[in-house]
Amino acid sequence: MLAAVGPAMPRGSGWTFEPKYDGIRVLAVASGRDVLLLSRNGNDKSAQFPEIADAVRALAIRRARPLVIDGEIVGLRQGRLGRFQDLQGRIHRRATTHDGHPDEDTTPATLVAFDLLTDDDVVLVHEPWTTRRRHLEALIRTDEQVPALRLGETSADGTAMLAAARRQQWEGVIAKRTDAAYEMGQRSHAWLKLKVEHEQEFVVGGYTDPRRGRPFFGALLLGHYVGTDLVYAGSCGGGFTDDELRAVFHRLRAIPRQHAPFAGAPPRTRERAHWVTPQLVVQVRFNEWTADGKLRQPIYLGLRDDVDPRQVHRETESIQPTVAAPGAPSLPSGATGPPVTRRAPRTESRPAAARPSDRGASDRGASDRGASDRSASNRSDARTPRGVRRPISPRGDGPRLMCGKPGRVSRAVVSGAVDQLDWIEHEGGGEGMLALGAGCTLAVSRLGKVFFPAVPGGRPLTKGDLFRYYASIAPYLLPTIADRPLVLRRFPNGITRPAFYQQRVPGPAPRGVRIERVAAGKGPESTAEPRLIGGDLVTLLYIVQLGAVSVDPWHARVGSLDTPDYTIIDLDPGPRATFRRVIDVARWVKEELDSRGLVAALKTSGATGLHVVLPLVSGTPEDAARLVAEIVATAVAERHPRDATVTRSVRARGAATVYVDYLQNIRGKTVAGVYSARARPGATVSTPLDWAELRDDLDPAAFTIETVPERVQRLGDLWAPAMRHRNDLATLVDSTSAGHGHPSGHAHSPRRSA
DNA sequence: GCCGAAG
DNA sequence: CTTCGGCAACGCAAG
DNA sequence: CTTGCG
Repeated sequence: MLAAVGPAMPRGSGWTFEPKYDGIRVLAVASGRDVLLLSRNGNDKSAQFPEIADAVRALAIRRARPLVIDGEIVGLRQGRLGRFQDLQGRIHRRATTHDGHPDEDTTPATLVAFDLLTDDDVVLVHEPWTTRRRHLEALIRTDEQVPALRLGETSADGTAMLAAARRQQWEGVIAKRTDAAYEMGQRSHAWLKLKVEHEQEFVVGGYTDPRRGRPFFGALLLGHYVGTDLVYAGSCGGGFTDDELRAVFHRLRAIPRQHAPFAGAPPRTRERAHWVTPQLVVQVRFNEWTADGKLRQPIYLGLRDDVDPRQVHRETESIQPTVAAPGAPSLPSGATGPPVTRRAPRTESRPAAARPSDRGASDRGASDRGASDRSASNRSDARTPRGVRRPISPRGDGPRLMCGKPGRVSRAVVSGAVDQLDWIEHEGGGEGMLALGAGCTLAVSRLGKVFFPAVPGGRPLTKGDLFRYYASIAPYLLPTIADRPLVLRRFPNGITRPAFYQQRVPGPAPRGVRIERVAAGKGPESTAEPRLIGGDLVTLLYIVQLGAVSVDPWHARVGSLDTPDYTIIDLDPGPRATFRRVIDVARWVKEELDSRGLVAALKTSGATGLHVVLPLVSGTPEDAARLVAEIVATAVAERHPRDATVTRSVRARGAATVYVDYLQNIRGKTVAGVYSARARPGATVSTPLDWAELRDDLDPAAFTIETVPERVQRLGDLWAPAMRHRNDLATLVDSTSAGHGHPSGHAHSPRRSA
């Protein structure tokens, strides 16, 4: 269970507050004489902290029961809880001494226990915090405390605790809902991080070259004045938008300098450094000063053209963005000067320095994660079935209203729906109730709204036009999305207006719309979110009513969510690449597939590219699906480096190359499905093609919601037959490792982590 | 850990 | 929504 | 030397 970033001190009762310990988060698992101290990545730290393992073992033996304790390993300084820096020396060390116990040089450490997941055979995970805490306090009695294991502090007074955090330089405070269950391996809003943050101005003394894929520069080299010396304070590369990188770079390029402006030896950087005359001042938010005077977790906030660089000193009491305590409005940290110049955030116009604490809170909580956040439990759950599902009935516990079999729809219903939509749009004021047979109805509205502005030689297309397209193509589309969770990208006001993604089902859905709880990631059942499941006409038309333009199905179906039944190679041309080049790359992909005995179906993406889809035999693991796409994509890119690339970052790809994207085969990512309309001018459609249609004059823009129904009438459904031949990857993976070898080898390299 | 880019 | 990748920092270990 | 970890 991980804490979300809290925008402010939560109000009302039902919360308890604990210090945010600055150490290593572990789950201590003790059973019999066996003890594991599992870090977030699932690594056992008991070799590094034997005294803690011993203390946990002793406790489990004394109480004669298995235990799972959640806590933080914290370094001790003069008997008081220290900082992460105090632990750094022993995080990785195999054994601290010959007898397996820490010697005098190693900093002592303790496990601060703050939660109890299981107590003997009682599973406490689903109990409220209050109950878990009661068990924990009974387990770790204060009169029996040992140095290596102690009970975490908790208090009902959040304001006082935050004040203490500020005084004692903790990282912050964690607020926990007392009625909330423990959510294994998940970031949860039942736990909120209230951080003590610092910010101040710094002088820019240089910058580093960017690494791959990054525009303009990597990081700013920062300093502050001590007397006449400019003292290096570390660098800062986070917090820039691309626009800000460009703007700052242009300022820096104008003031180059031969030698480092910093006092003493020039700072050593990983990438090459460029020096500038120290006159540019920036505002930076950061977590803390490290022992050697560098910034920890620095974030760029903006330029401070109003500040004289000579006046920039290290502030002993950096003005901190305080969280809003009840009755105490947040302190404007820009009080020392005018606001920093920075682009207006998306939502509202407000200078970053004026209200820094809200940055990254309200709209960024969900993105607060990293590889190191993947908890031990996440890892260990990776092999367990994760698609636990439970049908939800819209009301009561009665059987779900079925509007036909999934993937099927009758001709009569389709033509009836098209006629009704036509009438509602043109005679009924754009709003009305669709009857879809078998007693199923669906309210639709705003059918006259223009969703697609007119393209040359065409007319504007309305929401009603989109509705009618989907109704008429439903007999071919529905089988391809049957039983698949759908990701929505909603354009409530047409494709020229802002859109947003939605995975969880929005609010109460109309009767007949299929919703099931599907685990978002790898977590246990408790993490399952209600999602829309494709297959019937009501659900399809409902997502159109919500403003979805495309239909984006998962690659796996409920019931077998771990095993996708196809894998996709997405050919995506750069801004200056012609479609002709996409066609060439598609041909090379076809050659590559042929040479490996693989069979694939072809469709336009509906946008500017092509999709090559490989059907897979049932039971193909996710990893294998992704790997085969990667192997083929990498092989093509290596054979035709001037035309094709597998570089993910948009900026690092040549503008005239075709991106061979194998990374769409990931949970949570989707690709517009076959027969899906796209949010593109002219309402283009992802259209199945025969490989023989891959001619030089192929024009993907010709396939639109106006033309595709007629094409399908004429040629029939090309997709179902093309998807019938399924590839068995077991044979391919064998031949790859034995024969050709992996093109680059990096497919097996571990992923980067934080 | 932080953030922005991207689908 | 979700994932990816670039950025910080630092001492240590593994390849 | 680079890379991964926390």
